Amino acid sequence: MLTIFRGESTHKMDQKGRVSIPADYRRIIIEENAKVGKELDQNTLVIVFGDNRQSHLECYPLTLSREIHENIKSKFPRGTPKREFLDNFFETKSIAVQIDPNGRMLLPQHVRTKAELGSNVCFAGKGESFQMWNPEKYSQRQKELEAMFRDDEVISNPLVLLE
Amino acid sequence: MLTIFRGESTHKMDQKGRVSIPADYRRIIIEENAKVGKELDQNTLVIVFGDNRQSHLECYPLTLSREIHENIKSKFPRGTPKREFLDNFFETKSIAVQIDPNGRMLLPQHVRTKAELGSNVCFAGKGESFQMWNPEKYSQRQKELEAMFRDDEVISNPLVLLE
DNA sequence: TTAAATTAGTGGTATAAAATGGTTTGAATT
DNA sequence: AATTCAAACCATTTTATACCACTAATTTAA
Repeated sequence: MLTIFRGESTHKMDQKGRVSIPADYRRIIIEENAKVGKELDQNTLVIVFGDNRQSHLECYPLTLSREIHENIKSKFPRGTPKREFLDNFFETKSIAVQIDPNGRMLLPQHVRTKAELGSNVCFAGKGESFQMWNPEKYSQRQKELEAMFRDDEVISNPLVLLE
Repeated sequence: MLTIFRGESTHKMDQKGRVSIPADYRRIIIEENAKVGKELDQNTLVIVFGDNRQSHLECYPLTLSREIHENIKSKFPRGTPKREFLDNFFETKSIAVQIDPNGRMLLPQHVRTKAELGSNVCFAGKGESFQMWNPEKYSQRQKELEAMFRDDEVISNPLVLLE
């Protein structure tokens, strides 16, 4: 079974902010949440919209959000600025949403505005998480990456990594 | 037993995007996936379609995709541009597909478009991976290679490599 | 060495699931 | 009471999956 978020696709978002979650992403979310038992809602994912430097949405299953919080708690004592920053980033600047019976999620207006999402949303699988982008912003970022690593060795031979 | 992808062949692709996987490639994929046990689907292969510089598809068993991810994770820290580039290349710009009961795979439309695949697809074995090409693009690339290494010593005596 | 059996490659159809649009209901808010 | 927003429900189109069938090539067995 596929356990990592992979691939890229574009989905429609309607005026109410409903977007279909790619079917394979949906399965991963539910599967991951199911691993820790039934005490949490298996249909929940967390969306980090972040601060001004971030123009996309970072999304992951509820389980991963728990792991992140455990890490923050154990590594950064309460009261330190770093702890405040992290709590702010991962808790304040995020929301939890449900997968509805049609496989969609509902994005609140302020999140749509923050990520500049209109009638089309780009999904990009990133392994443990996936991202949602405004299509223009997305292709812009792709171009940047392409330019930065124009002559990277993996382009001509992807498996060079294995050496 | 043959454990490396070898040889070249051409197969038909129908309007739905179904292509037969060469039988010997099929066997290698299943065999490789079986090595790591049953926790992953033995019929799965990963296809990297890459960015604009790449016109073919790079394909390998799921096991190899895992090795690649382990390498990326251990060598390139999260948050670095290089890491983003690699995650983007191997996870975002790839898909996982299944071998169906007839030995075929189904290529989604966007991947077919990206690789400019029509009714014929060229397969080329590359050892640990194999590639899928638009036939014209393939022979074009072959000519380029031929021109670049027109007088290479291995042409007159392949086994010179062993010295 | 020929006939039978199997496997490979290909095409079609039927079914199921995914994506998406619309309407209605219900709860909370003003 | 009217308005807003979320939730539930329903319907349609598209796409993916499952199933079945045929032909050609190859292998196996008589």
